[in-house]
Amino acid sequence: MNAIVDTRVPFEILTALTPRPEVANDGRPVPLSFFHAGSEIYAQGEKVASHYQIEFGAVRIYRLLADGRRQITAFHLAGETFGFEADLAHHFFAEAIVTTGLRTFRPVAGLDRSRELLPLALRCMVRAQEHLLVVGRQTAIERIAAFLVDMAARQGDLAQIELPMSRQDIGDYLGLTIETVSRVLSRLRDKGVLKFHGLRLLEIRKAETLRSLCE
Amino acid sequence: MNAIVDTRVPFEILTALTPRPEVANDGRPVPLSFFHAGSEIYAQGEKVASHYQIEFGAVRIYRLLADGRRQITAFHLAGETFGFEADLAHHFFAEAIVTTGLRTFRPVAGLDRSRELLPLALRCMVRAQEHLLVVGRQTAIERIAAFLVDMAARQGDLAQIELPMSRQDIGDYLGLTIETVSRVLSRLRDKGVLKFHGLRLLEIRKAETLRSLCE
DNA sequence: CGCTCGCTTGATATAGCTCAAAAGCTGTGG
DNA sequence: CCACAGCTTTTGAGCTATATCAAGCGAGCG
Repeated sequence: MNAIVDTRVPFEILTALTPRPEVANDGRPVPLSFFHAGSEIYAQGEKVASHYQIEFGAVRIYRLLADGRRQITAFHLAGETFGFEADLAHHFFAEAIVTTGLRTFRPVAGLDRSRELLPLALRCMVRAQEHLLVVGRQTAIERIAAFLVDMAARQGDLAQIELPMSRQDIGDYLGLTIETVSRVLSRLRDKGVLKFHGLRLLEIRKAETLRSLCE
Repeated sequence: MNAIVDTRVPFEILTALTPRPEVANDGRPVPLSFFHAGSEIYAQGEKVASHYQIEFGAVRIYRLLADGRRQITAFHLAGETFGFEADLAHHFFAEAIVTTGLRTFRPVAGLDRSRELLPLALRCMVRAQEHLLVVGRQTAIERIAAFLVDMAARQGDLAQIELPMSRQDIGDYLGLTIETVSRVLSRLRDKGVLKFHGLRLLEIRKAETLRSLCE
């Protein structure tokens, strides 16, 4: 884990973005650390020390095959918790997608967090298993639609949504190539379902059409 | 949930197959129920009442799309625990694959099982996320190899393994059609990697080859 | 202004799907 | 014990969605 204070983000902005509690249940202060876009939070095989809550930014969780094929198993956005995925050692990599601030919850000897963690773990498990249906049984356009509907829901179901991740990330999340992702997005734009305001900001103009594509 | 005492299996056999404890931690007896092949254990949307431990038999957990496409998210074998996947309502269906006996653990008011369930939930979550890599990024032959290696490992890494599920089930687990599953298995047989002793019993003759296919 | 890097678009290839038919199993009844 | 029906599985032939390969394009940066 290599936290870095991101010098590109002014300190006033970082501190302004800190609405969540700064102490854990046991009264200890929870350290906040910053990560550059692309920097590693933890690696596969690392011994688990902590779990993390995202203060701002976005994180990708992924696995690799020997030849470099990558599967992103989850994206996590501001307010979400991740990193409790293992018994002793992580099975996945976690990286910041954009400049990200994390609160790190270290395990405290003698304090059992099972009760708070179980619902998070269950949510996460259900999410992964639902995603399995998307990747295993849906077409390219259905996968993209499901992804956009999910991202919109997690951003309060506003018409404008932000996609902090690259096309490659989206492809690796949905089990598609970058070209297919791009073609499907263009097709949805041409049909008037989406409108792009730059690459990472998009407007959903026909939410109903999109939703109907997920079945 | 519609448990049925399977009249095809003599009672002496059923009772002989009961090595696991018959009382829960809180001292209550844990009821054992039997399910026919194909019968439903719980359905999507049902309110969660219990979790289950498999005494003998096998179970499939799955989701459906509106048009009938199915994704099996997990198979569970004898000795394994399942059914704790939800907050209030199940997100999936569970069915017996073959005649199956289950111990049902009902929640006991005032007794918090988080501590025992958390590791199970985490294992299950990691399993689902690892399966995502298989389905999202591996070829048909790699998926089948990964599946067989996993089944072998769960059956004590013996050369002989049993596949209680149909080809259709395997396809729906791996995101493949039944024809592709069949063709790949035939190809592995022709290469001398596998040998079939009937449809559901197979011998792994070149475990190393199989393992190398998973990368 | 011109490079770079991520994205888009186009042309072609192919893994796996679909449709079709044959071949095994399993159970039933004569 | 055999024959037949209703399955599941295997095999074959052709098709298609998506991958791959190959240019262009455009926004951000030095």
